[in-house]
Amino acid sequence: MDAKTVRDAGAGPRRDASATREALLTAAHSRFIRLGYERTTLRDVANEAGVNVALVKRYFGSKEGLFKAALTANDRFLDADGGFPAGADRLAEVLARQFSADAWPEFGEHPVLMLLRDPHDTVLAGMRRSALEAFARRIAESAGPPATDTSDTADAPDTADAADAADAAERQLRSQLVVALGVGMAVLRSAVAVQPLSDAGPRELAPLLRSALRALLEEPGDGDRT
Amino acid sequence: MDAKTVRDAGAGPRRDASATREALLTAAHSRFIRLGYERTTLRDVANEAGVNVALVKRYFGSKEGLFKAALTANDRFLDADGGFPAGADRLAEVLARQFSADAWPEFGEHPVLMLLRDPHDTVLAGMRRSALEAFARRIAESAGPPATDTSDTADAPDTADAADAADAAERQLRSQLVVALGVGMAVLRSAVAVQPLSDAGPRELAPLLRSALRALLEEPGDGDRT
Amino acid sequence: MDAKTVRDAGAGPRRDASATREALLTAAHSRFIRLGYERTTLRDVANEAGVNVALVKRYFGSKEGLFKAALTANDRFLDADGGFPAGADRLAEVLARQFSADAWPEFGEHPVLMLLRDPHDTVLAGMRRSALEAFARRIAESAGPPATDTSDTADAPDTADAADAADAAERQLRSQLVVALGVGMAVLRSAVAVQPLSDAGPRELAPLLRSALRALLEEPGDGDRT
Amino acid sequence: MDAKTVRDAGAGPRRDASATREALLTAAHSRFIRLGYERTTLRDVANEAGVNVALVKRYFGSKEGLFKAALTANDRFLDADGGFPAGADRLAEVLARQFSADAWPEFGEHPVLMLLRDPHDTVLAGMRRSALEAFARRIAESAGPPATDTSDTADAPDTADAADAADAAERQLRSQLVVALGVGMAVLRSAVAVQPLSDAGPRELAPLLRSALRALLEEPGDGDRT
DNA sequence: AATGAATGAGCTTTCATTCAT
DNA sequence: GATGAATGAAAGCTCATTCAT
Repeated sequence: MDAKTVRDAGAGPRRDASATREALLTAAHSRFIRLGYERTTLRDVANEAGVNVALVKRYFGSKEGLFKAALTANDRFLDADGGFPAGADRLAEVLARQFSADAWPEFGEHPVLMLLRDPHDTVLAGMRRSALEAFARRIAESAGPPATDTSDTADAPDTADAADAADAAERQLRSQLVVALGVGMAVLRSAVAVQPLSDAGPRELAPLLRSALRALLEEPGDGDRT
Repeated sequence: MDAKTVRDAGAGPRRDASATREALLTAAHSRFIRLGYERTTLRDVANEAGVNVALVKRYFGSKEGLFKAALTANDRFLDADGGFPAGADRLAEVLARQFSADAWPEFGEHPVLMLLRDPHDTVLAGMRRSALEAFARRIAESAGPPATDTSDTADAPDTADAADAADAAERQLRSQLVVALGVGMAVLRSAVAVQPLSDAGPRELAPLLRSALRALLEEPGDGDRT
Repeated sequence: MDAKTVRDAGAGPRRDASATREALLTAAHSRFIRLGYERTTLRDVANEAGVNVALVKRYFGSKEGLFKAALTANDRFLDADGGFPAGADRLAEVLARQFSADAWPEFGEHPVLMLLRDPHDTVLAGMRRSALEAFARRIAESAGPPATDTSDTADAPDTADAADAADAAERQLRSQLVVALGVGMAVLRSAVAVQPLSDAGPRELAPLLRSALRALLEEPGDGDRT
Repeated sequence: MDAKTVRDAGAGPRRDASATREALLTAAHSRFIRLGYERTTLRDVANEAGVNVALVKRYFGSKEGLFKAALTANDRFLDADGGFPAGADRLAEVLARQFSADAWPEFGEHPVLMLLRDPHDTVLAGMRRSALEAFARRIAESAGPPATDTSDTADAPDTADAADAADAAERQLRSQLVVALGVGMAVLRSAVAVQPLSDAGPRELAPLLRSALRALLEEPGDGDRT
């Protein structure tokens, strides 16, 4: 009902295709993030958007089409953040802000949750995976190369390629762990308010994330200290 | 049908209430973890258990009752791990093992995922939250007190209580971030195989997790290096 | 899209009411014959005609109105055949041609099928019945009076009227059986290609139809030979 | 509502699986014959059977499954007629009876109409075609070989095969025309009561059908008398 | 203790139709 | 005269649940 306000707000024409489309998309996005695919019903989405259910077909073809559109729109949010800054520390601050209590009030939750919702459709699963991998890749890039244990890599010239590949894989793994940390935070906040994490703001989170990201992205993988 | 075999195995009575109950619970647990709440149908659970659907009502009252029972059973798995070892390093190894590629073959996924599965019920939300918070608390305990920057806390004797409280909260926060990391890993592996994370084994994960856990649990939250 | 071409062909006005009407009617006719009432959607008809769906209402009021119009147009095809020739033999040839494999390529099927398409409406039922009865009547007329067993009818002068009526009824019945044969052929060819009937051409059909029509239209109803 | 009477009639148990199945099948059969596939709704079928819609799924899987079951049941009616008698004359009588006014009161229409209802499913189309072809084949068999123009076939010994094949094809064609006549009669009576055909009884129909069937099945295809 | 029969509510999807430009 | 936006009703199907044996 609040969303109905959205569409009727302003003096815009009552029959505005793109406004309607947008209203549906927004409502769907929010519900998909919060409720997941199954629990999101088209009727509710349409109601929230203040329009008729049949328009979902008109504009998105089907529920799955709607989901894909919402997923694409979601990527924009993840990307639109202006790119991640270089260095673990500044990255940590960005993440601390993004994942802290009051971020993303328009969705109710961090958009990364959109990427965790029900596949069972191969295409969707692919979209999701690549979005997450891309997310990780951008983190890896902005982090710069981790300080690798140089003594290890200097074995032989002709194994340089293999070493490089292993190196790249490790960097990917590291950045994916960072993503995992973010996803986990989002989930824990969403999976009903684990305290004090849920209410933590950037101030509390930033120092901890800074440590963690330095460790994950910059520290050489330590040898067996056991 | 193999599940039916399970129940019929041995010379036990055909009508064994607790065996039936258990069969249902096991089947439900596995499906809830893998498919989530909505995609799990009672008929499939009953089939896998080799019994009639109506027995779900008899033993668990409803689908939600079955879910709650499965959730409780799940806690046993999380607890049964024999308690976490002390120290970030050993903890890291345990986590690396628990969250690596071939762990938990009997469920298909890490049981922590069970805590993220849907039903929008207030009671459940509470169960979920406390399970996760308890999980974090146990990590906090096994980690021991982080090395706090003592110069900071030594402001005044009468603020000792407040300082202690803040300290406890920070420790909770730290351990919850560790949980977040674990949950995120589980989700990323489950939410369609992000590579290379999905296939990573304890060997690759352990060193990275060790760094991260040290940072999260033992390092003092650093000051603003910016 | 090719249908659109049809409508846009020539230098005629873009907004030509009767052209639009005709385009809709043609598209509808073809689809109704081939797909029946239910499977024909107005959107498809409009698309094939290259115009907007709403125009169906403008010109025909409703789907049923469109169907009625198509039914009327259809009668023209049935009539336009220039009247049936006199005599069972020539009639048989006409029918053989009309109902053989490649006739009516523009519709895909014999227009008589149009008379069997659904809508459960009383008015339509009437239209349909009278069209079919008229069709039969024309056959009856062109066939001429069957050779009735004269000795039978000559019982008494005052029963002449009754006899005539009975006679007329029998002639109707006979011609309706001829129509039934035609309808049946159309249906069997349309109701998924019964072979060899579906592929039979006038050459194979004509002799058989000739025999049948002679029997139905000209032979005296034989007495009980049992 | 009358059908509800059917299921509740007698002292049989209220929960009788096969009775329910049968009730659904009967209701469906009747509606499919009269209304066709599209106009038959599962809700109406279930209502007429006095049971819940979901049972259609339980017993027949889907609407199409229900249709196929009805089609199969229908074949039994077509076959159960005890086989067609030999000879055009007796066959004519059987057909006259089967296709006359009051036959098949339990369905409202001749079961052959079941074979004309909406395909668009390849499997169904096949079932239908083979049922119709089988129907025709049985007529052909019971009719015996038509009197073929012997002078025509005696051309050469080695063309005997080809001649036989042509002969068989012609016999099929002839019997299919008989089926066409029957189908046409059913359709004309169903397509809203063409008079006097609709009200005709076996008495009026038999003599005419006898002539027609003799002509179609026994007479040699005459040469060109034009 | 266990089963199969039966129900009702809800979902997505499809269409004919109507409204406003 | 013509269009695209929007609606409402109904269909097939699925599922948790309840009833009667």
